[in-house]
Amino acid sequence: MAGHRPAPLARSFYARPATEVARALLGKVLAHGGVSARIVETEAYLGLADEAAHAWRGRTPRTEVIFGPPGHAYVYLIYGIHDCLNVVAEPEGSPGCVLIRAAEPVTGVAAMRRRRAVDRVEDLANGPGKLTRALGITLRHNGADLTRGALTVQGTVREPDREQPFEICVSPRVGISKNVDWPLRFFIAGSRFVSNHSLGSGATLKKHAEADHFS
DNA sequence: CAATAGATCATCT
DNA sequence: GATGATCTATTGC
Repeated sequence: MAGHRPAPLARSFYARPATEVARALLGKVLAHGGVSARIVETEAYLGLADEAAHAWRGRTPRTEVIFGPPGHAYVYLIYGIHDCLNVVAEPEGSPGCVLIRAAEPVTGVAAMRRRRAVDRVEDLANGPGKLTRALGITLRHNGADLTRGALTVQGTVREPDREQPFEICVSPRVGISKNVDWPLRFFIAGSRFVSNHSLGSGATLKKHAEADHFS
C-alpha cells in the first residue's frame, strides 16, 4: 500500500467515450523523462460525428492513429509551428480523442524553464502548444503508447494521499470553426494553470463534482 | 487593456 | 495551392 510507484493508467481507462476520458484526465499526471505536469484542461473531439475533429473526414495517413487502439498519443503540427498532444480514446475503430490543453508543472520545472523562457510558472504549459514545448513532446511521439514507455499518463500527484476533490467547469472548445458551441472543453475550476482563453468573460457554463476510481 | 499580423509546414485537395 | 484544435509581439484605443 504505502509508497506505490506512479504507474501509468491502464488501457481500459481510455476505452470509453471521448467526453468521459476528457473529464477523467483532469488531475492526472502527464510524464515525460523526469518532467511531469498535472492536467488541468482538456477538449473532447468526437470523430465521425464531429465536424471539428480531424478524424471527421475518415481515415487518412495522419488520422490513422486516432482510429487505432486507445491509450496512444496523437500528435500533430498546427500552423507550422506548434505540436499538439491528443490522447486516443474509445475502442479501436472508433476515432474519438482528447486534446490536452493545459497542465500544472509538478516535477522538472527547471527543465521546462530551459525549454520555455517565461517568468511565471503558470505560463509554462497553459496552452496546447506551450505544454508540448515545456514537456519536450514533438511529432516523434505520434503513435506512442501512453501505457508504457517514455511518455505516460499516471494517476494522482501526491503519493499516498488521494487527489483532492475538485470541480470541473465546462465550456465550448477553443480555436475551431465548426460545432463552435458544443460544450466539450473541460477544466479544473479555479486553476491558475488553465489557458488564457478561459479567464476573461463568463465562459463557464456549468460545474459539477467529479470522482473517479481510476486514480 | 483589445485587436491583429506574422510566423511556417505537414497534410490534404 | 489552401488550410489550420496556436503563440507572441506589436499596434492602436
